[in-house]
Amino acid sequence: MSKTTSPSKPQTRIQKRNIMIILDAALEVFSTYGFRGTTLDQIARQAGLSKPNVLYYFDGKEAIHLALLSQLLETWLDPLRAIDPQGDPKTELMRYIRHKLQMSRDFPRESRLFANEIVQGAPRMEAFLQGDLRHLVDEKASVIQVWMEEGKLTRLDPFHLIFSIWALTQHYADFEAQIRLVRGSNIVQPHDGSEDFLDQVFQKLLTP
Amino acid sequence: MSKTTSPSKPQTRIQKRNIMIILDAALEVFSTYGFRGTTLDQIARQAGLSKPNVLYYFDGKEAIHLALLSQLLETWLDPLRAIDPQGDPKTELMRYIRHKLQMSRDFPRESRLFANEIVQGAPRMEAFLQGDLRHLVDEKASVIQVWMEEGKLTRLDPFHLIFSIWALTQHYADFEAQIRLVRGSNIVQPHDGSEDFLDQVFQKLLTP
DNA sequence: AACACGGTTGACCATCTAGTCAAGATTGTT
DNA sequence: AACAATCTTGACTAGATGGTCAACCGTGTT
Repeated sequence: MSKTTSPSKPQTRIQKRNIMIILDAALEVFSTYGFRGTTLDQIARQAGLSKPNVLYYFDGKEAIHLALLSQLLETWLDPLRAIDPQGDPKTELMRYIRHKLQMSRDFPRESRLFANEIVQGAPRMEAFLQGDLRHLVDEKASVIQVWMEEGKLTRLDPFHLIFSIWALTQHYADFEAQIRLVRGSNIVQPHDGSEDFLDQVFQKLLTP
Repeated sequence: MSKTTSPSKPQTRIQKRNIMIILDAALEVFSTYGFRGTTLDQIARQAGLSKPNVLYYFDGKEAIHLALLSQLLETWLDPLRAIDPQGDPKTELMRYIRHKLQMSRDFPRESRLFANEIVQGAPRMEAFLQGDLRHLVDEKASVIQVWMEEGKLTRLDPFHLIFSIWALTQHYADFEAQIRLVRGSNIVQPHDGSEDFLDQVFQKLLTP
């Protein structure tokens, strides 16, 4: 019987606290070492709990990872969903870009958890990617297509445009180590100047 | 004593063949499962050799990984190095972009091996990133800076420009699974249209 | 205080994994 | 053919890892 997915019983204070602690610790470790590279001992140590105690709250390593992913996938869709077909095209897209960049800055661990999964072939996210995400992308690509045909945006492949936004924003979180080491760690923060840069790039790119 | 790094002894035909087979198998597995997610048994199976036989040619898992990385890092620098300060700015950069995209298409496993390392904090590539790569990036960023000051390119932060090229080109290899699943696997190849798209993007972006 | 339930853990187990080794098979050289 | 060097492998070991369990501790309720 699953421990965390039964919605019947209410959670005690201790349960709420420890589940949060475990998920936070697991996010830290999974996002750094990937699923197979992470051990339960690492998670337990990071959480400041014993290993059996961690397993008291979750059915296993897989279950912790799954809990993190499903939690994440929810929030991942929101910015894209928020693109308003009635709004001003450039404003909507620039807002989306800024929103994604902000998530990359504020939740780099979540971004890397995602990246780890996808680089390794997304074995645990197939359903999400070809389900919810695919439908949403199709829908918003259509909206962008219409905007372009109305002459309000540069004509580009809307799918590649969306992918390019993902690539450019997530790069700052996922490849942070590279940026930090190439720039010299103590001088510049990886994100420094990224917002201005992306503003400039997409302003220029999207204006017909 | 290391087995593969002694440059004194010449390699036999069998050595050459098996070392190649092992490195190819290891690239396949490491790029899919990451360093810790890969087992020697997996590599051996993929190579069609027994595990002790694999260890006859390499000192261990770490040594195989290291051999792959150093082999890769060499070729990774070449396209960037090829940017000619004497050439036409836009031509040089567009050539670089096309070159990087082509590598992403022709060597996706190498790209993902790299990506896996960097997402996980680049623990085995620090020296390379803050050494050779950093110097080269600094050098080419200066070249780009000069081009911009001469009015031959749009004024942008040259470092962010280089990062954006990496992000956009490598995305097609590293996040191939995402693209494939979001687009519907059998309809479109992940790379379809990427060259035209990036051509359009950077033509527009770089033209002052 | 006493009870029940939730929470915690040391000790343990089965399995996996990197790496070893000695013995045997293959190949190249004379 | 005979010998040496190279190559190959089944069987093994030590340690890591996911997960279990029975016993113990803490907290809130009556």
